[in-house]
Amino acid sequence: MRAVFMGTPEFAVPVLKSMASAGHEICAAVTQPDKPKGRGKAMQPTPVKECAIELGIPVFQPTKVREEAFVEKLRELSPEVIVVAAFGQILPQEVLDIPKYGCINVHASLLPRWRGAAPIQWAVISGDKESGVTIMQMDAGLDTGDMLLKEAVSLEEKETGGSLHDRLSEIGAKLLVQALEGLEKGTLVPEKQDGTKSCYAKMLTKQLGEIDFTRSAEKIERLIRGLNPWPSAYTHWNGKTLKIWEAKALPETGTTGETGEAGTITEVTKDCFFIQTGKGILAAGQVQLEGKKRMDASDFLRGCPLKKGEILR
RNA sequence: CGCGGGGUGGAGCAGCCUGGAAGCUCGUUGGGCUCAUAACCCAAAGGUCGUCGGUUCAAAUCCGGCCCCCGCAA
Repeated sequence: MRAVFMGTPEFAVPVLKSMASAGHEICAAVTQPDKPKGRGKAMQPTPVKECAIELGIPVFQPTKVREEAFVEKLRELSPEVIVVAAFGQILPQEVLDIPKYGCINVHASLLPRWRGAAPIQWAVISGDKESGVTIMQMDAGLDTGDMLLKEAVSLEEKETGGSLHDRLSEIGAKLLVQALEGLEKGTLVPEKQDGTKSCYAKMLTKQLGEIDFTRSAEKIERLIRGLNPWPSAYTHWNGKTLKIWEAKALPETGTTGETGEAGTITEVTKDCFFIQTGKGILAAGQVQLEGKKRMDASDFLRGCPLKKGEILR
């Protein structure tokens, strides 16, 4: 099928690849403009751009897709379908109307749950038992279109935002190809979303990773897993940022008052340290001090004089 | 030229400012103690101090270039 692909981050790359290898004619890849990134300030292409170039697909990077000049460009390409996967821009009705089959979106949640920008991480942070991918027919709302295909996965005990991202990305790639096939054959049955069951996944910010130790160890652990690898959860020690990449909640252990205020180091062993939370103890796994590499708590403790009774905040 | 931290035996760090025989915690190997041990005791192996060059009687330490890693910001 003649298609235009729209996507930006790593999540969208497998989708683009599987479309290409399924034999669809991808006449253009639309992605966000390059931005200065990293330590230098060097311009950085989006993952989708890099992939598209490898595949020999023309790349477009409009600042705003709704600009008339770009909309016109899309019309000229006359795609039969536009596939959108984590693109990062809202498509106006006039764009949705261009392709014969409309625009279909690969969304990393079981809609209507977790509409919005960061569905994967919020599923982990919230302790959802399952998540998945939904392919939907886009309409003017934010992730409100009719659902065409869906596949659920259950979350692992140690699931992270990163691990779920990778799994859902692959599933999305597979489902999308099925969806395109279904569109052509007309075998898909659109299903309306039950708006009363919806919720929104706010965009992730760095600040979200600031750990509040007065919350329960369980919730903190989920936050840590959900925000791994980005933007990561952190606290502070000795005036420096201390990222916590892995930690395990020990919910059966003490509550505040028994061993000290939230954030207190309750115990330091040879290869682990334990932190008091509002409910339960949190056992440190992988950590990373500002300027250093990430390392296991055991390695961290070998060179760092972290002591029982100190407080992380 | 965005700001900043760092590259020292296998791991994590100290030492650098105030040049002068490489240290700490742990790991590894051998031995000992013990009913036993991931605990304790004794011993050993293992390092071009990122790299190239400069200053000096002497450089991990001072000066300059380069490579690599990381935090912030974007």
